[in-house]
Amino acid sequence: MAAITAVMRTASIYLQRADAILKPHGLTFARFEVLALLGFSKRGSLPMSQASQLLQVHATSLTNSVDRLEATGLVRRIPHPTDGRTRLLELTAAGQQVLPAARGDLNEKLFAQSDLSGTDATEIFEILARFRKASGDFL
Amino acid sequence: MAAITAVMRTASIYLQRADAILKPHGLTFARFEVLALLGFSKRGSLPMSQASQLLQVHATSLTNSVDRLEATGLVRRIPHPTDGRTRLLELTAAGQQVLPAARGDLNEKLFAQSDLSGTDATEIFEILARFRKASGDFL
DNA sequence: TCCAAACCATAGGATGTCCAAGTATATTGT
DNA sequence: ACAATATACTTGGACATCCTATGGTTTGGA
Repeated sequence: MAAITAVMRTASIYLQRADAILKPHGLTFARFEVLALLGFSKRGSLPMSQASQLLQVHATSLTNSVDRLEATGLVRRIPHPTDGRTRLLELTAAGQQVLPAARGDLNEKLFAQSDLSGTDATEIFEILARFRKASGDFL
Repeated sequence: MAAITAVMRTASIYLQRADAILKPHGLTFARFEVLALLGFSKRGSLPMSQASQLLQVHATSLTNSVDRLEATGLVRRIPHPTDGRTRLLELTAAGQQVLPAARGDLNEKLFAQSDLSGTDATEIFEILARFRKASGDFL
């Protein structure tokens, strides 16, 4: 139980730090994750449904994030060529510019001040990866 | 970075499970934490400010939780005997009844299905405790 | 003494997350 | 081909969290 509480508090601390670091870039962590995901995808575009699965959030949460990203001009919704239900997400030029800057800042500041030794980070990751797998994360 | 993501996802999974378990009791995890804290305190009452520090949430978040707990009759706000600024939180009879049931259910179901071995849980707790201490958690 | 600074709690606004419903489009089975 | 089912996304509502600002209350220094 103490372990569970510790995980929750730690997540909350990291989220606050990440949001603070990303604020100057006009981003929150949730929105950064969307941008980063689009940056990874080779074709540069992803259906909403696929993005929400990869990010492990509900479609409604993604709709919310994308609304804001679209309002600030970092992402664009385009129709799917063959499936009328699906919208594809795509980085705009502005999005392609903001992403590397935000990512660099986050890597440098959050990772650097993470107060976790390399072995601790590895340990944490491995234990939690086992847990997440057992819980059906990663699909 | 992967470790940080893992912590966040894990926290999210646990939070969802906890909320689901507590829902039949008319509680969320945030509100349960308030109840549990009041249950721990020997005198049975705590100032809002102290409770928010112990729970590591902003005073405004606690105000929100307490509003809902008060609306459902589980907690009561009473004036501080000597300091006019302070409100004391106190469990109602209903609150004293709900708390052990909710706690038992949570311990049984969340802890049992935690998919974490005892040694893993200990490991996680220790590593994250170091991190939290370095980050100024625990005050 | 008395006013300024500190402190407590709350209100209002922004964000993110979930669930339940609703709308539109595809797919499937008869 | 058509109706039933499934899928994709959005909308509306409930919660939680943060930040900034505000109204009371206390305290401490001039």
